[in-house]
Amino acid sequence: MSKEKAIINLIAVFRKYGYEGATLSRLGEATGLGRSSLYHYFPKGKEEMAGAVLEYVSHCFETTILAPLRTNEEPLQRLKEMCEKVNQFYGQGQENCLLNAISLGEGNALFQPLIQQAFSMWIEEIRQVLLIAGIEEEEAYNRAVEAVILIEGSLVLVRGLKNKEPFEKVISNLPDKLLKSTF
Amino acid sequence: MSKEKAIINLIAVFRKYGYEGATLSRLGEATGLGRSSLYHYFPKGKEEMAGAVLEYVSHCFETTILAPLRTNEEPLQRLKEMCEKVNQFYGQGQENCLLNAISLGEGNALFQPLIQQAFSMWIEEIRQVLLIAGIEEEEAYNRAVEAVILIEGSLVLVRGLKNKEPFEKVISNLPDKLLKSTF
DNA sequence: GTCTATATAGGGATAGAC
DNA sequence: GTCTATCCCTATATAGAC
Repeated sequence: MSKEKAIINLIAVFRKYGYEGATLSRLGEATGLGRSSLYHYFPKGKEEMAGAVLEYVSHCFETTILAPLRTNEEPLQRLKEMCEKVNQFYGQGQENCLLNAISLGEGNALFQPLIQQAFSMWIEEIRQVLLIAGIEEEEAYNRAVEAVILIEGSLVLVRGLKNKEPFEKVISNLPDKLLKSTF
Repeated sequence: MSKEKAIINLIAVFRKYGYEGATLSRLGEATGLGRSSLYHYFPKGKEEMAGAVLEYVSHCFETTILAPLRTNEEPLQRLKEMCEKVNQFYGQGQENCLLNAISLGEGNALFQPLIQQAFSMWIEEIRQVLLIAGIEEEEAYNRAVEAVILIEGSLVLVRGLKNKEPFEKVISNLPDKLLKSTF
């Protein structure tokens, strides 16, 4: 098994259990690897695994969710494309956000800079599209922040309510909502 | 120390670390109690502690955040009151949401019904106020859900960005936003 | 790369003295 | 109610054989 495949399998564990709940047993089970193999790929152990997972997810995010925001399409089209990718990325709302999960407890102290960067980039890329759409500076920033808030919040609620509806609604309304006229 | 005081001290640990990260060491440290004392109050151990914490927080929620929604004030006034209490409850955005933290990993399987009930009640109470304000059935529900989404999402973002602003903005805009005319 | 074995620490939990 | 002592298990991590 390649390191990349291992990382992909690790993601699900950190997403579901957070940093402290992601035990080596669970990580081994998810990858099908024994401890020795895990330590072969990640000599510094669990912390390195979490770091690799965060880095990998940030990269995925960049190339699948943020990339559509930088095309030459119309702003509305770009946002729709992003939402479709977000929908896939979070399994139609059924998968937790890794950044939320890993920013609890110890994980926060260890990875806050990476988490902050990921959120900041996401906000910034949305903001750029809104500026292109002719939305005024401050309003564009506020709306970009709200977009991320809505996605994160709806994922929390989906988990709490055991009901995908909040996420589905957020995703389907988001593009129009972000671009609607101020008046 | 009374059991209630113990519970209050336990809350912070589950909030910050989630269920799996809340070790007996941390729980003991936060309360100033040794293991024996913790087991004296909570014979079934950690699971009972988490359950007691959830129950206590739900009760607090009920009496401090939801109660203002059932007064005889104007709807706008009730929502403003709720937001003020929410602001206190989450330490101006600096404290995680217990429901979010505890619904990760094992905690989800153990406490999902309690978590679901807490979110449902919150949504329902906001919905009732919006109905009184003359907002139409479906729209009232959607807005109530969005209110909770915005609060939860902004708390996630505050933690990720190390910046209270998203929460502060959500709280200050929420009452007007919930009541604004559909046209 | 993966296995077995092992080291050390900390986890949750219990018993009995006071 | 709190303390000390102790139980067993799991956690993370390492070493060396293959």
